[in-house]
Amino acid sequence: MFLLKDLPEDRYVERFSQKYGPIEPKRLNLFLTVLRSGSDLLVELDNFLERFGLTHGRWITLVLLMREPDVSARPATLAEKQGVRRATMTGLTQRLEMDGLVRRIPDDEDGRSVRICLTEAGADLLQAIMPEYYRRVGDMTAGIPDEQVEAATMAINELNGRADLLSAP
Amino acid sequence: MFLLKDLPEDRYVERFSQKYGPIEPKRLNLFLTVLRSGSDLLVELDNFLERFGLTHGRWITLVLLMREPDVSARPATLAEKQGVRRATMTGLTQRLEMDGLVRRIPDDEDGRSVRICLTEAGADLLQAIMPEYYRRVGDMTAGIPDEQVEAATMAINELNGRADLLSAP
DNA sequence: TCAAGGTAATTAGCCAGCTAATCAATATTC
DNA sequence: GAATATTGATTAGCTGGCTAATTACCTTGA
Repeated sequence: MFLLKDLPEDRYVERFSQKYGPIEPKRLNLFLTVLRSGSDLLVELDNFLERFGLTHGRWITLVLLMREPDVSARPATLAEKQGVRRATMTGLTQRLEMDGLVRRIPDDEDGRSVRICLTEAGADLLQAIMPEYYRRVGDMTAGIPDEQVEAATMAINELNGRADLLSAP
Repeated sequence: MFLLKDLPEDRYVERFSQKYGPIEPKRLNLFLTVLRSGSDLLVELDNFLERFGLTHGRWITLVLLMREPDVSARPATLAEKQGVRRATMTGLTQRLEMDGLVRRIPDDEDGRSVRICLTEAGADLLQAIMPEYYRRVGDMTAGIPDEQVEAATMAINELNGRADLLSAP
């Protein structure tokens, strides 16, 4: 969760810029805008999913399973795709199983592993969520002009592609 | 933290779209891109700040104090500006005080309250961080064309302005 | 062939948000 | 001016990520 309601005013950045070197307020502002909006939207997404008894982490796990041809996968694969640790996936799938949304069955190809299968109930829940989700995202994005959609996606991807520069040695 | 490495492929969204109604993959993609990049950038920001013994929450508190004319503020104000609960701010300022970066002195205008003051050490730490931070954000954003910076900021703000539609009743 | 190292899942415990409940001080209203 | 409501900070306990360590199983190469 990001944490800054009021982004710095340009004149504030200008002052710093004079002290420390050239920084364009508009670019700093874009960076902060992505941080804050990402955080805000995530909170809203969680609020939306809460009605269905899910968090976005639990939801994405179900979505990933749904994308599989046989609606099942191994924890390590899911963790990789979802961008969480395997330890985290252990907890996620355990709780999803308790809620009857997935089933965990021993993997006969690899004795260390397990197959996570989407249950009927899990699939039904997704069927209930997805149309509503798409509709809402559609509504949210409806006011953005087409060119801006393209430009914004490109800009953010460019930014994200260099994200490692932020913490590079 | 958002959690989805691979955004859905357009053809996948198309399939859903046919089932459930019109959803433009490019717009869904923008939404997901903001979520994911916000999350990724936040992780990188935390990695960067870790070297200085800070998290982004601790850092923003210091920044907010620095912005005040008298480099001090009350916890409730800081919490408000930072977008966290007051209970969270209690913990943040307590730990910042332990590290000698702020001082908490009783407020003589309001007996319930406290003034959080940036210490010399806190100010020094910020002075060490900010130039580096601006430089890195500058580098990260350098490759984005000017028009895209503008367009992206507008688009994201438009999206964020409607964020409440996601969880509206 | 079997010892050594690698990989899968798990457990235990950390962290920094959160909410709910509490206590103290201030403001408001009758 | 006493009763009530509000506001500020705090505490306790929840959550869902995380890392590190453990256990079980697989794979490889001398």
